[in-house]
Amino acid sequence: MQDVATEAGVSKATVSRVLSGTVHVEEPTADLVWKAVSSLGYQIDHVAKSLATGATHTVAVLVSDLGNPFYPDFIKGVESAAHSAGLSVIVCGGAAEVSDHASVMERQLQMLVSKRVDGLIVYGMLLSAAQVRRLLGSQVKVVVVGKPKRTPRGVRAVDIDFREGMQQVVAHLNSLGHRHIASIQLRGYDEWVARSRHRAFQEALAEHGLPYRKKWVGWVDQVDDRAFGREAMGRLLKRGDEFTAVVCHNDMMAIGAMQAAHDLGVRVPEDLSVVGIDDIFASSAMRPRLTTLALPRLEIGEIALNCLLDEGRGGKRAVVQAQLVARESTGPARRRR
Amino acid sequence: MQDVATEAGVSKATVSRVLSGTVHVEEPTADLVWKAVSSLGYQIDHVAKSLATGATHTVAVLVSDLGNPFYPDFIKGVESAAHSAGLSVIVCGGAAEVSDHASVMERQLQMLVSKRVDGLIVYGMLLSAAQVRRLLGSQVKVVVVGKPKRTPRGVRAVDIDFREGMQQVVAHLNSLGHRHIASIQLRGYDEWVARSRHRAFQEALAEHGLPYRKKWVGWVDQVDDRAFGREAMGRLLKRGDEFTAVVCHNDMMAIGAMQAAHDLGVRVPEDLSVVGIDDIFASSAMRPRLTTLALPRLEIGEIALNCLLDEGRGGKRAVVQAQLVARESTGPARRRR
DNA sequence: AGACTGCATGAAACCGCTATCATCATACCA
DNA sequence: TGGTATGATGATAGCGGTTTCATGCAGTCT
Repeated sequence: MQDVATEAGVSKATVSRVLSGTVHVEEPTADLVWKAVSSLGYQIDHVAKSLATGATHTVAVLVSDLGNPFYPDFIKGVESAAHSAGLSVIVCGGAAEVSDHASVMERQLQMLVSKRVDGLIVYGMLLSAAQVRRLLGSQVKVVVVGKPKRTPRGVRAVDIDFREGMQQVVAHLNSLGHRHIASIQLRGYDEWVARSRHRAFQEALAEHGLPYRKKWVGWVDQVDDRAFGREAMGRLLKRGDEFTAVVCHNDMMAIGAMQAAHDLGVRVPEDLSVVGIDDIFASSAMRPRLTTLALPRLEIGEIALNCLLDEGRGGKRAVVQAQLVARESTGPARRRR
Repeated sequence: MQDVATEAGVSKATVSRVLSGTVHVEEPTADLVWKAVSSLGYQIDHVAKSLATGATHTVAVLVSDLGNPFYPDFIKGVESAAHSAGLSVIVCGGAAEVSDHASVMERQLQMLVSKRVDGLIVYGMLLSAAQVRRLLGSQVKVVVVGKPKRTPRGVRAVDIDFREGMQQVVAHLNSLGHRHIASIQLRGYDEWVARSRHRAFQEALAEHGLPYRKKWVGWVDQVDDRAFGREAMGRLLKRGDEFTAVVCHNDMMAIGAMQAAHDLGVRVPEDLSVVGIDDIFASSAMRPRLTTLALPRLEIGEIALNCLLDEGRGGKRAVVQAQLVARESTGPARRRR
């Protein structure tokens, strides 16, 4: 920068002012600077700039597993919004398959804080309350996506309206004659995400006057790998209870469930209707095409980033709607066995 | 850091030495420092550290489109290797759908260089030769993945052995009686990636004494969206040429191709065998399950990152093998129409 | 015992930029 | 015309680390 200043015959400070555009600089002077910049091929050093200003123009996004196609789409949304705002995105794919993911998460978090990221977007509640508090103390802005209830003060949030969405799902199933609806639910790990879907499902059943039975829920411990959905569905099916439809925590689980059905000679949708959540791309590619509660994945990412950009002390909150996409995996109910 | 130094009764320099572990510090002194660090909850500031040392412990990975499930898996591999090495990963999803992606790419590159990333992993040749040269001049290490032939001096590369892989594909098809094999190829955009697959296909055909006909190739301009594959296949099918199998640039295209076949009442695999490349997760979830040339996606990412880590002036090169996975989308050849 | 070597530590310069404050010229006012 | 407000620019002190160089102490050799 000193070189540029010398070349242009001005001071380093003026060069800085021209480049950052924070303070007005006289036209002819600025021109001189720009010429010097381009003739020397100068590029500003963002590391130094960050040290001086405290802003890194970098945000991090934390997700549980890049292997679930939902997240890449979400990240894509974050990224495109970030790039238009001139930010870079650090991706942390979590450590879903690692045994002590808590400590891995903690290490990553420390790294991000000490790298001074401007903001953090977390899908689900991968962080403990204490971690969130620490972050807020270190002036890292935090956006949580998909968290059901109240977030700690100062945290921004993007909610997904599963209540409304599940209404659509259950209404759809109900109109097809399904009265006994099973589900595949997540437990442990990322409980907040799990519960919001689970509760919305229960409420939707209740509002339609349909029964919720504990023996009709198949539990999975891991949500981003369809093998778990397959197992859970297999157990449910073998127990032989008389449900005619199943709604799954997400599409990965639903795909696993359809595999299990196939394995056991249960036809979809003739014998069993299956619905998922997310509308990942595979859902419309498979046969039968999966009926699912579609989430605007890219949009959620964009909204999350814009939440981060919003000035103010945080506490902002946006809500996005889900939309049922009825395809071939759901059909008229029929008594099984 | 000054606080820690005061608390421990030593100088800032000593604290730095203890924390970075570069120089030996006497046991008792070091203990004092560690105690002070933990009692004050001190965390080092990586921005300042980077300014001083020149290393950011951050790498960037450039891909054309996060919407193609191949890339997230690849990135996941990069990431897991990066995290074990204590690095962060900045993801740039490219701008496949943007009209002037060249200028977008250029801007992103400038940003990355001026953020002083330690290294850059590029899938395919998204960069121009000039850009690569500039990067090498700015001491950013570069790894290119999937590039066929010679890379500029100093660039590290991970190659995928498509020649061997395509041999497997064509041998498989040949053994099923297919003699007339069409293909869906990519043109423009990322030409190097396109050509390596295209050429390997041609060579494999030649070695089996099978004909390569220009009218049997369906061209696509965009490779990460199955709609393109669907269109290309549609054109090929409507032209009614007598091929009995088609090998596609990647699985996304193959999935599109299968849709086109379905639309036109062409049965897979009875009337037409379809094979893809990549083995993305959807390929094994759909019906019929897609026969494909599987790439070790995570492994490729890990290898790419380790290439970056290798000391030396670059020019390293690793080769990974592809493996045919025969599933249901290929079957015995049968004369069509 | 005195000179020399080696090693742990402290002091200060420096990485490249921003931001504060001082300076100076110009414009405006009475 | 002198005094003051205004606005552009220059000089310089940080931002929070690392690293060079200087210092002083302990140990070794003759």
